[in-house]
Order: sequence, then C-alpha cells, then structure tokens
Amino acid sequence: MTGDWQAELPKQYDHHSAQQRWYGFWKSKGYFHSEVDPDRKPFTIVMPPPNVTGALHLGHALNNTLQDILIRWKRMQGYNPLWMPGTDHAGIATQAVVERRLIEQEGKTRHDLGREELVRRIWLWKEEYAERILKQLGEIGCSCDWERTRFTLDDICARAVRQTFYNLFKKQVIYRGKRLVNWDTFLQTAVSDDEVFHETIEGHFWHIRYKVIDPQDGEPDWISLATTRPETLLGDTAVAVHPNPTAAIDKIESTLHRKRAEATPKDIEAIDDELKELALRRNSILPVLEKISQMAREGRCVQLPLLGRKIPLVTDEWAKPNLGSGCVKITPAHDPNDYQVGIRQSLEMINILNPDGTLNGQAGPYQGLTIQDARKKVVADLERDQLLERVEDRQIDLAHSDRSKTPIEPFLADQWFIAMDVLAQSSIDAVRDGRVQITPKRYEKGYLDWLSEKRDWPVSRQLWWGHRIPVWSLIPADRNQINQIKSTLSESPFAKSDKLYLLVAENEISPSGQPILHVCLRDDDPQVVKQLEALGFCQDPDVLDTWFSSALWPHSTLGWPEETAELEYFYPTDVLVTSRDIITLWVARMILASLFNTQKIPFREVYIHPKILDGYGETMSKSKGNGVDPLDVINLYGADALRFGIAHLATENQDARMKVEFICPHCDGLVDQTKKNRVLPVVQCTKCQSSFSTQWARSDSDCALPRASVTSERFELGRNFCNKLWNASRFAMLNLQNYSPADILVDDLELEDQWILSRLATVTKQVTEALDHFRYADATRILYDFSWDEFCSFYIEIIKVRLNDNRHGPLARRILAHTLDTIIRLLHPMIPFITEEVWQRLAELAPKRGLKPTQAAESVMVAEWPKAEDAHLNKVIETRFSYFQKVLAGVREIRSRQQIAPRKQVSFSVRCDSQVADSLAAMKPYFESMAAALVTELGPEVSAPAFSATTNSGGMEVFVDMEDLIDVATEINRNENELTRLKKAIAAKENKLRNPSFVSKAPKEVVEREKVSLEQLQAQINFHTSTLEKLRSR
RNA sequence: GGGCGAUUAGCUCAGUUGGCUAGAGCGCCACGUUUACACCGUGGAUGUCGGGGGUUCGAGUCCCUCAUCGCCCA
Repeated sequence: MTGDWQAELPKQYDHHSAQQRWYGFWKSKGYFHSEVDPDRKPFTIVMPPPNVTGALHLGHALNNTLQDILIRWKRMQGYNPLWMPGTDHAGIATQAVVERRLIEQEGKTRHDLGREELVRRIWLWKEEYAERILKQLGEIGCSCDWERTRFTLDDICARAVRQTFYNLFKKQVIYRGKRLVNWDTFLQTAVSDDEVFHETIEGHFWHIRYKVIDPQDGEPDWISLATTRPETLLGDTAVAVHPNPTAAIDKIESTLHRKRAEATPKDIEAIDDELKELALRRNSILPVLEKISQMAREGRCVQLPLLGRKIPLVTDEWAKPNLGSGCVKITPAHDPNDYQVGIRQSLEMINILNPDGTLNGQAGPYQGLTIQDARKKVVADLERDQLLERVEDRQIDLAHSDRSKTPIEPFLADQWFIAMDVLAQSSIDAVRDGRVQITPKRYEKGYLDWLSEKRDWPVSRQLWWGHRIPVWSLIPADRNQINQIKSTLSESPFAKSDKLYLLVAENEISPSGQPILHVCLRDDDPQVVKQLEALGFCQDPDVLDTWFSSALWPHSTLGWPEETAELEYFYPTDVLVTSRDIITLWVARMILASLFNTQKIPFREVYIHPKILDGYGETMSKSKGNGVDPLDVINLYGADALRFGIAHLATENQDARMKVEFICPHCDGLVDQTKKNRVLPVVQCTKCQSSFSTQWARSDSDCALPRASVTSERFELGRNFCNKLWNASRFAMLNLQNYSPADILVDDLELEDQWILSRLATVTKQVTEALDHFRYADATRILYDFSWDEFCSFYIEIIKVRLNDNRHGPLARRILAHTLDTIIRLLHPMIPFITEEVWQRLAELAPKRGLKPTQAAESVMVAEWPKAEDAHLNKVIETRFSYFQKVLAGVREIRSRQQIAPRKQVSFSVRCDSQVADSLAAMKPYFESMAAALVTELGPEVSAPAFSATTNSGGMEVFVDMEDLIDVATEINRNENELTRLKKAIAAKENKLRNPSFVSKAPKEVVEREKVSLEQLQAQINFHTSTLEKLRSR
C-alpha cells in the first residue's frame, strides 16, 4: 500500500477522495460477495427493491443505510452476510412515467405505439434508471452482493411468478370475477385503493325527479333523488328506500339523545339542531317514505328519466331516511356503495362506460360522449323535460388516480383475485406466535387488523408493463365443446407433466349459458400456447399487480422454485428493513407468499424505520419541491456524514423532521426553503442576493442560472463528527511514528489509561446492545459522545504530555493506537469510508496493535467486531478519574469568570480527603497542560489562600490563588447564585425526607441516596456561605 | 368515524422497567488562533417537560381527559 495519500494529512477530511478510493478497493477484494459456506453462520437481508421509476431519494438513503449498518456489523461479527440487491419494475408507476413522457415529447399515446414497442421503450427506461439507482447505492457505501442483483421482471423472478400463480391457480385460490374497481380512464387501468388520493373540490348536487309508474291514491307522483354525478343515472337499476324508515329515525334520535347527555356545551348546540331537523322530518318526509317503502315491498317501479327504462323500488338500509329525500338512486356498476346494494338486492349491473372514459351503447343517445360532455347533456335534457328539481353547490370529495392525476371512475370489470382466507390466516399466525417479529412492536396491530379483514386481493392490472397473467380463456359455444376440450387437454402430454391446468369456471357463465374455460400454463412454452390458440383460447391481456412479484422477492431472488443451495443456506432471511407505509401492501404479502411457496417464513424480524419529513412536517416529494437528493448531501457533506446523520435520527419515533435548505451556488450560504420558494424556478439568495435556479427551471434564461443543491443542515452533525474523528486520527498519525508493539498489562497502566480502557469496554457493550435492538440513534450517540468528549477531549489531551517523554511515550502510543483502532471498528458500520481511510493509514504506522498485539486485518470492513473486555471495566478508576475532570472543570470555570488570560499560569489548591488527593496528585501535569494551572496543595488540611476564587463540587473545594487580582464582585455574584440554587434544591430534598411515608415506603437505597445527597448539598451551602462571608469582609 | 404517533431550551431531538438539582447538537453570549481539529477549544445563559385531573412516598416517564399537529385505514 503506497501512494500519494500517505504523504499528505490534510487538516480537513476529504470525503471525495476516500469514497472513490475505498469503494473500489472493497469491491475488488470481493468483500461484498457471499457464497454458501456451511462452516459459517449466514446473515441475510433482502433489499426492498427501489422502483425503477426514478432516482433514489432520501428515504431510500435512510432505508439502505440502516441495512448496510446491519450487514457491515454482522460481517465484522464473523457472520457470512448476504445482502441481496435489486430493483422493482413498479408496473403502473413506471408505465405511467414513460407514457407521460411519450405524450410530452412525441405527442403519442401507448396505442399509437402498440404493446411491443411500448414495452421496449419501458425496458430502455428501466436500463437507464436501474443502473443509476445501483450506482447511487454504491455512492452511499452499500455493501450489497452486486453479483446477485435481481430485477422483479427478470427471468429468475418471472419463473417464480409463473410457478406461484400456477400453484395458486391449481389450488383454486385464484379466481376471476366482476368487481367494481378504481378505473383510471387516462391510463385505462384499474388502480388499487392505495394508488388513489382524495381531493375536495367545488361541485354540485343535482336533485332529479323519477316518475312513479301508475301512482295510486295517496302515493307520490314522483320521487326526488340527488346525485353529484347525474350522468350515472343512465346506469341506474333501482331506487332504494329504507325498509323501516320510522324505526331508523327512532334509532337515530335515541343515539343523538345519548350523545347529548355526554356532550360538551359546544357540541350540544349542534346536536340540538340535528334533533330539530329530525323532528321536522317526522312530519314532512317520514309518511311519504313509509308509503314508498310499502310500494317497494309491493314490487312497484319508477321510470328512469331520459332513457325511460322501468326500474324497481327496493328496500335497503343504505337509503338513509335522515338525509336528503330519504331515497337513493342505485347505480351498481359505478358506485361502491350501490354495488353492495346491487349484490344484496340481486340487481342488474349496467356498465355505461368504455375503458377510455367515454359512454358505451348502454347510454343510448349519449353513447360516445365523454363523462364531462354527457353530464352537461344529461343536465340539459333533464331541464328540458322539467325533471330537474334544483341544483345545490356542494363540496365533493373526489377520488383521483395518483398516477395520472385524473378523476377515478368506479368501473365494473373482470379482475383476477386471490382468495385471502387461508393465506391471510397463515400470515396472522406467523406474527401472533412470534415466528416473525416486528420492531417497533406497535406496528403489529395494523398488520393484524388489516389481514384479519381477509379481503381478496385483486391482482390483475390493465397494463402492458409487468408479468403477463398466464391464463388463456375460451367462451365455449356448448357443452360438447367443453367436453371435447377437456378430453383433448387431459390427453395432452403437457397436462400429464403438470404444465397446464384447466379450470371450468362455474361462477362465470357466458351468454350462451356455458361456464368459461381458463387454462393456466406453468411455463412459457410456445408449443402449448400454439395448441391452446388452435383450440380458440386467447391469453388474458392483463398483467399482474407489481406486489405479486414483490411478494416473492425474498425467495425468488434466491432461486426458488429451484431447490438451490442458496435457498437452503440463506433462507429464511434474518431481517427486513422497511418503512411503515408498506407493511400491509408488501410485508404481509411476502409472509403469506413465502408460507405458501416454501412453508417457511421469509424473515425472522421486520424493522420499521421512521419516515423523513421536511421542516413543516410534510412528506418529502419531488412534486412538492421539498425533496432532498442524497447525492447533493454526499457531494456537500460526504457519504459518511449522510449515513451518520441518518443513523442519528433513526429513533423509535415514527417520523423525523428535517429543515430543508437551498445551498446558494454563489456564496454557499444556506437559504431556508419555504412553502413559497420551494415551487419557484428561480430563488434569490437571502445572503448574497444573487439568483439561482431550482428543479423547476424550464425556460432557457432560468436554466442558465446556476442550480442550487437542496440539503439540510442536519447533516452538519455528521460532517463535523467525521472531521473531528479525522483530526483525532491525524493527531495519532503524527505521533505514532515511533510506535512499537508490545504486550500490555492492565495493572501497569496509568490512571488515564485504565480509565479509557474501562470506558471503551462499556461503550463497546452498549453499542453492540443498541445495534442488537435496532437502536441506531443510541449507538450513534454513544459513539459520538465517547469519541468526542472522552477520547478527544480527555485522553488525547492528557497523553500529549506523555508522548514527548521517552519513558512513558511508548506505552501511551500503544494505548492510543489500540483505542483508536477500537473506535474505528465500532464506527465502521455507520461511517465506512473514513474508518477505512484511517484504518489503512494506521496500518502503515502500527500494523500490529492491541493489548496483545496482533496483525490488523487488511481492511476494517473485515476486521473483527470489538469484544467488550469485562476485565477492563473498573468503576473505581472511573470515579477517581472523575475527580480530575471535576477539579479541572472548576479551575477552568474560575479562569473564565475571573477573565484570567489564557496562557497566564495560576496556582490552585484543593481541600479534599486524602484518597481523592492521591488520585489528583497523579494528574498534576495535566492540570498544567490542560488548564495552565499549578497544583500547590492537596488534602484535608488545605487552607484557603488570602485571595482566592473558589468552587466546590463533589466534596472537593477548589481554591485558585488570585493573589490580589481578584474580581470580588464576580465572586460574590457567583456564590450568591449558587446559594439560591442550592437552597431550592435543599428545601425540596428536606421536604422529601421529612415525609414519613417516603422514608417508610421508598426503597432503602433511594432514601439513603437522598440523605447522602442532602448532606452534600448542605456541605456546599456551608462552603458558599463562608466563602461569601470572607469575600464581603474585604 | 377508527387506529397509530407527536407535543421537553429559539430550532431539531434524547430521556430504557416511575427515584433529576431534566440532557445533547445547532443557534445565542463571552473569551481564545496553545503545531490534531475554527467542520475547533474553554466557559456561560436558556425549560410551569402542551392544558387539566388522577394513581403513587415520588410522575417528563403510568392512567383518564381536553387541545393542537402529523400519518394510516374506512
């Protein structure tokens, strides 16, 4: 190992060069790669595959940093770690992005291109982004096994998907049915509930008259029905009324009364209003509703406006007698609630929409119109026919597709479903009985609640990008054809070798009265396809929901359904690290898929990490303009700073806030991001007033301005820490030139040596335990405090004196090298680059180190994780050292408040018991080097000098000899403040100890501790009182 | 409407089974370029632990309740 980097030791840590140097080094050494090795214990993580939709954001950086910390830590602990990387095809999201670009750049739709060409284009997109994503992961420092990189749409994953679908199909867990789906008319596909967002918009509420057919005496001529979507009336198949309106009103009223009894005055008013309204309704509407309800029971009908169709009155509890007219129109094919009514009442379901959002033949004269146009025309025609009673303005909650940002239309379509009863139960059991553990535990509840609903999983998507559903279907003409096909297929060698499965779908009856035939193919075998198509079968055009392939990810990546050695050795995996928003969508499905396919759980633990929010508590996103790009952070602060900052905020909290800032490209000043400026293409720097561009810049003039990075000052913590660590290491390098290894006996060591070893043992133990429980923030804080406040501020400062001493130098160098070595190893999982940089440099000067020196590993990445040496734990030593720390702080404080010039030497004495005096005596040189203070006297007999400034802590009275330069006023002030504080504390303590129940009920040791503490406080009071007397007598 | 979480210093957050004279980083104030480090050092100021009840000898920590904010599900 030689090179330029040895020669120079810059004062500031250069993250750029370290990152470049060491990632390649690790890769070339093959450290990332893992092979099956029965002699070692495996530790496996599968990466939640990032979507190939776009580049990585800070959330990914968080997710992957936490995984890398675990992997690097386990690697050092001697496990055989496998971190399986990869990317997700993200069906709808990716197709939508590519389609949008197609429209923008070429003005073409996917239909212009055709299926094959569109898919080709998406693959091109995928290649570009997958590469970019994997490169980004490398820049973060991720130690994944790149040789095993997978993609959810590659051949290995595809085979697993086919096999799983086939198995489910054969067990008849998969079925096809008509369901109301969220239809995206722009992308022309169903989207799942979680791809839908709701927005409140200004809309209208149209009240429409439906004529009663042949009204009898005392019956209304028409019924008034209200809707926000008048065009849907074309698909109405019933009008509903409550089966027992009076009882329903009674019930609502009694509920209101009960609520009122417990309500606050504010709420009572609102409840009273409701009760008044209800009372009015009893007189006005209720009699009519009872009548209509009666009519419905008699099987009476109304006439559908505009189309004139005869539709029945039905009784259903969905009609609320306390709302509107008390009756509702029922459009089962275009409203989720009406759909339920349709099922309950066995109503006809009329679909009036084409997939593209225009009206179909069922809409009669409105066929071909878009929804908007149809709505206008329907309203106009109703007005013409005088069937429009009135129109209200109203705020409407409208569902939008997250992918196309267009309104969702409920739409009745054929969908493939996975029955969830048995599968869901298996996943519930796995978590309930602890085979899979979720951390933090509170997330279990949501998981279990969601699964226990056991809602069937709709898995088909009307897309072109994804795993094509491997089912070929046929609508048979008659029974004969069915029998013929049955016999043909059962004769086929493919059926005999379990390559295809025929399902006669008795739940799907075609117009000819015959059940539809479905054949599922296990393999992508052109011969079988040819045979099926010859018989008249057609392949389902749809693809599978992305989550279907994601659900298999932990085992498909290891080669399932093949019985690979990898699967045998690495599976089940150990931990899944992910974010809370996909616990149900993904985690639950992985568990059920794994149990179904392998009879094993996919992972033993699930760790749910916090979500990063911006300074306003909003989720970060590119579309809001508040997203932070991890590469900007890496560029500015370094990958280590990014990782350290991330680990530092990974508490058990559910989210972490982060103020977002622009970095002005002109002056490097931080400009706070606000809700206003984050959407602007150009922002003016608040520091230097120059303008810079943002992600929104489009126009040539805007783009010409330099672009600002977007980051957060929260990463300064990590950068500063790395720089501190770098400089501590730099100090070590500069002082280890004469290093010589030798065995070290703890008993021979100085106080400070024993102290740092004792602390090192404690810290090692604490960090290991914290990581064991996913307490990243704890581990980070412990190491931060130890490195900075103990190692740098005390140990290094102390040994500066010893290093120049021929007698004590060698030992100090050995402890220095050993301590730095251990700190570097403990920090490596969090900040891999800088620790490697230091490790390599340390290897040049001190290749053999430790208490029993051994040759250091060739890389810190494969060095052994430190073991906490219990033998080094020494509470007595730590207490003795704390005397030094307290007295030093006292002297420094006096220097500061008496404004003694920094380099001016002072003398001081300490009145303390003789044991303490012994400990302090050993530290005499360090009072000199660290506070320019000369110890004159130590012990119980010490008397205060004539002019002294004093402090008192832990029973040690410190007197700094001020000769005659003392600022008396400052001292009086200080002592008075101390007295006030102490008196308050003493009063509280005395109160406590005077309380007989405290003394009798609290544990003995607590009472004892309080007594001792009171004595100390009193001693301090005495000290300050007498000090004040002396000061005042001057 | 149901669930989960948050509310502690100006800001961002720690605070493990109740035992505190409530901590850190940033920011602020004063002093300081002593050859590891100004991305630094030394010292300092700053809190009715969201409000109100309760349990307890003792509550930032447990229970109830209200308020505000966020997220998820319907």
